[in-house]
Amino acid sequence: MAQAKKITPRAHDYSEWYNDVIMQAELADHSPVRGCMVIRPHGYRIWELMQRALDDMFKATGHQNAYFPLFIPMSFLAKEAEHVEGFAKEVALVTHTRLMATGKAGAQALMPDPASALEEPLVVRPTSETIIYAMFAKWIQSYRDLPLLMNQWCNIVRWELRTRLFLRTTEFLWQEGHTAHATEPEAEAEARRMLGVYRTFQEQWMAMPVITGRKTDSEKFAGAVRTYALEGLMQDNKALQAGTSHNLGQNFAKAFQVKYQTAPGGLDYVWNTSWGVTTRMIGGLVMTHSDDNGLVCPPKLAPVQVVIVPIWKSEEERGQASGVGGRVKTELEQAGIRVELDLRDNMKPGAKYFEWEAKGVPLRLEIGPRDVAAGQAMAARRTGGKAPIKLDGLARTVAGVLEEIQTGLFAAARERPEAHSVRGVTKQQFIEFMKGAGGGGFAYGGFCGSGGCEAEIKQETGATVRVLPDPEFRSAEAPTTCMWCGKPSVAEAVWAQAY
RNA sequence: CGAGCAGUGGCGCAGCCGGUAGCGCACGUGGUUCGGGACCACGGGGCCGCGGGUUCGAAUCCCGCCUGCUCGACCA
Repeated sequence: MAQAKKITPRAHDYSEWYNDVIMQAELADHSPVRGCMVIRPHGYRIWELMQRALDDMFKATGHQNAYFPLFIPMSFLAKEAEHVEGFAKEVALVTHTRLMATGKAGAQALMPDPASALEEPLVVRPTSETIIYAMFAKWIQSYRDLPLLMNQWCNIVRWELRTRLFLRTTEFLWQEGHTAHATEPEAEAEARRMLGVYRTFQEQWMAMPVITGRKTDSEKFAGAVRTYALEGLMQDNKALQAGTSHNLGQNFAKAFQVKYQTAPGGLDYVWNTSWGVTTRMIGGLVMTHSDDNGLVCPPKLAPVQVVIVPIWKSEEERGQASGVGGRVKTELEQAGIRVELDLRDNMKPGAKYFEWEAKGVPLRLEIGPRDVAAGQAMAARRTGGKAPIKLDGLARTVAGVLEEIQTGLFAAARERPEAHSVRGVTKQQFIEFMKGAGGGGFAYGGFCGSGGCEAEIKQETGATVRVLPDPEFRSAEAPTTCMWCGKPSVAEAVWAQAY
């Protein structure tokens, strides 16, 4: 009785389940370097599909890609006071340029050559504001050069102490947009616009519902005037920040002397924005849709959208099923669908089903003798349900099914945050909600705006303000008092325990 | 970065009162199978996480380190 390694059920241990899903789906693996993962082909393909969709959206909104260096002079980081403070504790440094042999064995065999010490260490970028705005200062002369809309796809290093695959790793991949504008309102509009782009992507491609809003001062990006964010609610009722967009004001423009000549002839600092999403989204994808059988991947981001499994007993049947499978594959491929035909003869069909399910393939087509005879294929959805479909017009039918699965996943995912949100909470309800058996979720309530309340709430319940929600997410009745201290409320807030 | 647990063929584990490594799955070959994780036979595969030490002899005992997991302080 062959039994492949099981995935730990979600109900038993959520984080073990999360790791199992990633390993079984072959999305990523641990590397020998602490806190650094290897993104395996199946996981990297998801990232490529994410990149393509987002990149098209960035281009459509007028942004251009460029590439800036991995190394940043240490002194650059020091130029914006809040920014340094935010990142100083987690940067990797390059201090030497040569190694020398010591004559010892093992890890001690080599050491940095003291003679090669850099006069000024280089920081491995934790984010690129500093080096990018240093360049913007060279390129921007007049208001005619604005707005300058740029983006780069790259890797980032932040020396994290506690890591999780995709959710928090020392090195990760992301995209960082950086723009410069002539006026504050334009920068604000850009920061908001890109937040909207992210929301569209996360809802329509990832089928992941998010709430958007502004971060409190204690949660905002170091160096930003305002930070906006998107927050999703995972299956364990913890929130995941899935993207951020910052209005940087003139903070970096002043630090890096990014000035432009105005139309009337004056001189002014530019207004900047920056915004990013990371490979963390893959973790969000896993924790939004997947189940105890493994990954569930929305069709638009599935590396393999359809797997064809031929079924046979005799050699003759094998030839027929494989033949039909091959033709189906070609037909689907011509329709732009990502297909795999599983011809392996050392596995029984059932074993193949389990494997492809673990990898998140949305639709499986089984083609056996009965189907060949009937001119059909059995279509099994990853999300449940199995029914025959005619081979005539198959590509169109399959495309329709994939679309249904995509919208079905989003609809199902939307129920979760709705079912696990409470509005207009009192302090007692809040504590019960966060620490009780229900497992928490999004708690909406009045907030006085004080960092003291935030700190106390975090201390007592582990919850933090995820966002001060945008109008479309706010409660019908605006709260009047802080749910924690009872003082007048300055804004409704959404609290949750977060990743 | 602190506390606890763990690391043995690809995966999951046993062996740990010292005597030179074993099981299940996976893998290879042959055959029978194939509509939800096949079976039989034969076979290949292990610096026992790394480095030191104790000992005639270390997977096993001692010390240091590395990596992972869980929990705390910090963060996309």
